[in-house]
Amino acid sequence: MESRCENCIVRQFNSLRAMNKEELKKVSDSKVYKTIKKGEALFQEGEKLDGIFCVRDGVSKLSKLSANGKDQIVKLASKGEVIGQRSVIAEESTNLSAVAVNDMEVCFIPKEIISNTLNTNPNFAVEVLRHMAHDLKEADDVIVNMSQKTVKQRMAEAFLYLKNNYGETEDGFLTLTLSREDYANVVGTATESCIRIISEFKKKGFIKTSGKQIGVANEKQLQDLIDGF
Amino acid sequence: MESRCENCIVRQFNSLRAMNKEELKKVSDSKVYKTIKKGEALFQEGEKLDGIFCVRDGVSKLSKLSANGKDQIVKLASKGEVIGQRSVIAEESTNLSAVAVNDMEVCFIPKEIISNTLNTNPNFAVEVLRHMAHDLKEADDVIVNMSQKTVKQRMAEAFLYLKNNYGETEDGFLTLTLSREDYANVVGTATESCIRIISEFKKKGFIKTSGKQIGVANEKQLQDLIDGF
DNA sequence: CTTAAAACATGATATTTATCAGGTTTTAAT
DNA sequence: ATTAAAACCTGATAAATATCATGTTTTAAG
Repeated sequence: MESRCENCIVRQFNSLRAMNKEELKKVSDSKVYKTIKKGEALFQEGEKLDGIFCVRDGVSKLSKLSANGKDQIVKLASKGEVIGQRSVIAEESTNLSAVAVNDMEVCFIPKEIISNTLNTNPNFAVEVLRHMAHDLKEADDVIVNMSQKTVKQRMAEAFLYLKNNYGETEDGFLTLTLSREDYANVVGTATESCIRIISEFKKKGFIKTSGKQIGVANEKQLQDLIDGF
Repeated sequence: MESRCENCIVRQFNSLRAMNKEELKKVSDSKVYKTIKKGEALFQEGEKLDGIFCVRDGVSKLSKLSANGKDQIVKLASKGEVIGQRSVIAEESTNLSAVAVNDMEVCFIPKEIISNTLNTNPNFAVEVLRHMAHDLKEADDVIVNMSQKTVKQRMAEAFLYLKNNYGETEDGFLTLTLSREDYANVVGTATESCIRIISEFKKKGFIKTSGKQIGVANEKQLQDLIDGF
């Protein structure tokens, strides 16, 4: 485990790279390294956060509970991403829960350092702003997908998204394994409907499965389905 | 028409209030006042923006065209709000179109002033960041609503949202009048379904209508419907 | 004032999706 | 190794929603 933020490779992917040496040293001195087991929560919807989490390894699902008791997964955050900055910046309690999809390693960074740096280092503020702008665009896209695409199309998108963003194993299965329920919560459908579509896609040869594992078997046909053919 | 930004009341509601006198003077000297007629576009999805728009009067719908040819309205922006900052900050072309819902007055502010100020005035950057964080939270809420609530619930929410954010006339109709098609594009449904629900709500006494105009007749019953009773 | 276009409206029907109910398989703890 | 719980799966059915067809009303242009 590399313990100095200054040398941490993960940082290259997120807004912390806009910090200067001095600022990074402060972060490094006050950060807390944590491991989180699969299924455990980094935080729950409604909590006040005392800082942000920088993901070193593993994946977290960010979700919001709806009135009918279902969880909607709004985003998956993985290596190099920062979780909780929206809430810290707006000085509000979080609107989302963060739960580990697999075992995680994260660094907790106290919010004082973040807000101090925001207020004094414009480069950092602009860098964070860029990331937030990107997240906002992605959220807009999700809104449009949710309202205009069918469940089958959203399932197909989910498989391609996971393939492109998390890769596949040498035997062609998606590296990131989600439960059927998680898939349902990502695309916003009932677990049974999700399972049915997985069965259908498998029968049609779009995907292959082996227990929990799912692999993309025919990317073009999945893409055609997304495009409405 | 008040022509100096320093005195513009609209500014009090958006991130421009974090600018100092000197910065505001620059904005004031380079801004361009524009009127946009109902139905005209401020910009189209995919365009590169040379600046941002500060809304002085009127309302704009921000929407994204989906593959099947339908428009999804992602947000309504009105007096005091700033449009286009996401795109300018990320230095990307816009992901949304902005079309006037009614006659508008806006000030166009060139992007150079915005980015210069972002890079030199941390107060301004943090203020913009706060607004963006707020927008992101709202977008998350929309995602959850889209996937977990029924069309009827979303329609009911739309009426209450318009009442709370734009008010009503003395005879109890919503101040902001949207076409049935716009309502459909806000809640993400077919125009026919939208019209049917309006008829049903009217029959049940939840709302009243008079031509295009719609008024909330029974707020509690609408809220009960949203809450799942 | 006339008239074409757009917006509004409603019925009939098809499609999509959720729900309920009942299974089997897998996982993890004793 | 046994067993309870969780995850997975499928059928039957109901509910929600979209689509198509068609007619009426409103709006805006000439």
